[in-house]
Amino acid sequence: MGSDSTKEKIVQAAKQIFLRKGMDGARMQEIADEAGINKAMLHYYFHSKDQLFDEVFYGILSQLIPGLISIFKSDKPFLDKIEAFVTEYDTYMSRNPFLPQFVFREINRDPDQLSRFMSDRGLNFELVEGMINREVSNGNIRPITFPHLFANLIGMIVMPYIGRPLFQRKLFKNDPIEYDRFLLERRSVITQFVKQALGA
Amino acid sequence: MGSDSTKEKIVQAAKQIFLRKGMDGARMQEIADEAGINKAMLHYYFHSKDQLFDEVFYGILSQLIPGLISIFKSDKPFLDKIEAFVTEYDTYMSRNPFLPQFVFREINRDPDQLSRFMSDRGLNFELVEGMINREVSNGNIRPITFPHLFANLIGMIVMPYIGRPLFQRKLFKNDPIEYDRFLLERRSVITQFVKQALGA
DNA sequence: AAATAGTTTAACCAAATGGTTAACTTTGCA
DNA sequence: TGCAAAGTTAACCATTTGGTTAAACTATTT
Repeated sequence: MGSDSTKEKIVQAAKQIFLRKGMDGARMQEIADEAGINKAMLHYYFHSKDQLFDEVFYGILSQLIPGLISIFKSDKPFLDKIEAFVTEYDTYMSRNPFLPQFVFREINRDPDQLSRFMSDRGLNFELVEGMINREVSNGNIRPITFPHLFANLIGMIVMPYIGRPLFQRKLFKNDPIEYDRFLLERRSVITQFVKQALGA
Repeated sequence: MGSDSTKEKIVQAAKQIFLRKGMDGARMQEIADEAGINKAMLHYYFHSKDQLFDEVFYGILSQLIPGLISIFKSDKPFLDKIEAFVTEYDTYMSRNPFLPQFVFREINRDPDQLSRFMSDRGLNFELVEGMINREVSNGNIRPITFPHLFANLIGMIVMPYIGRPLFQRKLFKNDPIEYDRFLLERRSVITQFVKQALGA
């Protein structure tokens, strides 16, 4: 049975195409071509485009989110956790450069489904939120609420990936090597930036 | 001649739909419905979907970008410029909440065109870049390159808009009023965050 | 008022798209 | 070996989509 292999080929191909074009922009034929199979096979293994998409999308999230949350469950000092978070997230992005744009696009397309997915898996932020509030009341970091710190962090990490096509052209003379160097630099730049902002 | 009014109705309707759904997700019929006119009128005033899209997209950018750059041409102290930039940008976003997601989606769809558009209009960052380098060499702010500071700023400003559907649900119990309050807070939070990070 | 140019509409079209069908091939196993 | 199930394919289908057309309507000009 080539079944397992074919199904896997489909998932991989769908990942490529969906990541680059999003749900709306992707074509089933394109996915089939990328996988090197007949289009009917897509519907043999997955009922519909929607189901295939969900499989891919939530497969990616299931892989990404738990790793990020687990960082905050370690017993490192708080600022080291931030450093680990930045590095881990950024490493993942560098291997999946289209992911942020993809995730945010779909966040806006069907937010309820995503929200439900996270709730179902017990993925919430209360643990991290409490941790930050404690750091603030202990006077270890300057006052800031969790949503603000979270938005700041994610924003800084994600922006150079989402904006890459423009940033690379306008700020790095469209030199991809220079831009990759820039991306790598950001791990320490962001960490330093946050540490200083939090007065640590 | 209802011409001018009809054309304007089309542009406004197209703006709404394109902002929410992007180029791929938008339907010409939907735009016609939103404008309350016959679909053929879209092609009467604009040759194609692509041309209509470009008109809308670059109309928005033409309005947004110059205002942002002019802030840095004023003679305020540098950190006040940052504050003004954050406030101005954020005010614009609050009036056009779908804009960031939209812009970044299209940045990825056709980067060359956007890059050319900016070049044609002389919209480049050299002025601001020089300004920041000068601040650093004068020792007024901690060392940081322009691309890093730019990515940090834009990321922090834009993130809560791009991620709103999820953030509001997961961090604010899906209460839109609380989220709007959060968005407003961010202007000062970001400004403070940056000032402290830059050691000012 | 007649001719003309600009505006609007309903009906239509070809291409693309997600999805189905029925026949054919391969595989696992009694 | 033979047969049932799984896997695969080409051809097909209904709907959607961007776009066109020709006729009708409206305003302007003379």
